[in-house]
Amino acid sequence: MVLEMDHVETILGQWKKQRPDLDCSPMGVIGRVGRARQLMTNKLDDVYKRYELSSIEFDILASLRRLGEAVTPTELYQTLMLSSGAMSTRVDGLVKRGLVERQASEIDRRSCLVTLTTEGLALIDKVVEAHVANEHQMLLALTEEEQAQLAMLLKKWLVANE
Amino acid sequence: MVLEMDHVETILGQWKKQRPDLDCSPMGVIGRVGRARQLMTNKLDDVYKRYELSSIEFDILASLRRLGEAVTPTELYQTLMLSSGAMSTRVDGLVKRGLVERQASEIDRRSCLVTLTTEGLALIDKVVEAHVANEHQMLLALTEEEQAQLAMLLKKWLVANE
DNA sequence: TATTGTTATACTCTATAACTATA
DNA sequence: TATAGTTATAGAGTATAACAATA
Repeated sequence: MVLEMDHVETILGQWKKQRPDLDCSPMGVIGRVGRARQLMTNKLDDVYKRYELSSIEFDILASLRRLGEAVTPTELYQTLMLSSGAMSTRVDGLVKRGLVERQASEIDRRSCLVTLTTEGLALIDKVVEAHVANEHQMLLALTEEEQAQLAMLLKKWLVANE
Repeated sequence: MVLEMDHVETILGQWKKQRPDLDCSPMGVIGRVGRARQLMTNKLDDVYKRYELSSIEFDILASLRRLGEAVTPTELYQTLMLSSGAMSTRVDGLVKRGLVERQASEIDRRSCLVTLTTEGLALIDKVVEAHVANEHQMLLALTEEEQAQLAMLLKKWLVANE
C-alpha cells in the first residue's frame, strides 16, 4: 500500500512537532476542504476563461439558465451573495456583450427582469457542457462510490451548517 | 430517516429539469466543496477578526510558528501563493504592528529572514488555540469517524491533484 | 547576468451610500 | 415611508514591472 502525503499532512506534522498539546485533527478536514477548493477553482476558471467569462459572470448566466425564467437583480444578488451595486455592474457588462437583457417589469415599475438573450442562452449551454465535462474529468481520481460518499458527507455537514 | 436538502441539492434538481441530458453529479461534490469552503471561511474569519488579523496575516504568522524557524519573504510568498510585492506589503503591516521583524541574512546580503517577535509569538499562540477550538466546534455535526472518512477522501483527491 | 526584496503604478473588484423612481 | 435598482465614490487587495543591491 502506498502512503502518499498531501500538503495538509505536512502542515499537521509541523504543528504536531511545535505544538504537541494541540489536537489539530480538524485541520485535516477544514484545511483540505480549503485546499481542494482552491485547486478546483483554478481548474474551473480554465473553462470560464476559454469563453471569456469570470466566475461570477458564469454564475449569473448559469442561474438564469437553470432557473428557466427571468429573475430580478435583487434575487440575483441575494442568491449569489453580492451587493446590489456589484450586481448592477456585472449585469451591465453582460448586457454590453449582448448576453442578457433587462426587461421592464409589468407589475412593478421600479423593477426589472434579467433574461438571457438568444446569444446568451446559446453561450451558457455551450459553457455548461464544457463545465460539466471538466468537472467529470476533475474527479477521475475517485471512484463513483467515493464521489458519492464525499458528496454525502459534505451534504451532511452543509445541512447542519448552511 | 430524515431527508433534508442542502442548497446544492436544489441546484441539482433545477439542472435536472432544465438540462436532463447532462449528468451533473460532479456538482454534488465540487459544488459542495465550494459551498462548505465559503461557510467555513466565514467562521474562521470570525476568530481572525477577533484578533484584528486578516486571513493572510494569520497564515503568515501561523507559518512562522509551525515552521519553528525564520523564513525568507520568497519562501513565504511561494508557500502562500502571493506575489512578492503583495508579501512585502503584508510583512510591512505586521512589522508596523510589532508582530514580526526582518533580520538581515548573514549568508546573502540581498536577503532577509522574517521572524516572530515575542509579541507576535504570544499572539499567534493565542490565536491558534482559539482557531483550533473554533475548528473543533465547526465539525460537531459529523462524528469522529465521518470526519476521518471525509479527510481521507479529500486527501486521496489532493494526492492525485495537487 | 540572474536573483532577492522593495517600491510605484495601475487595475479589478467590492461595499457603501447617495440618488431616482415608484410602491 | 419603504423598496428596487443604478450610480458615484472610495477602499482593499492584487499583480506587474521598474528598481537597487548583491550573487
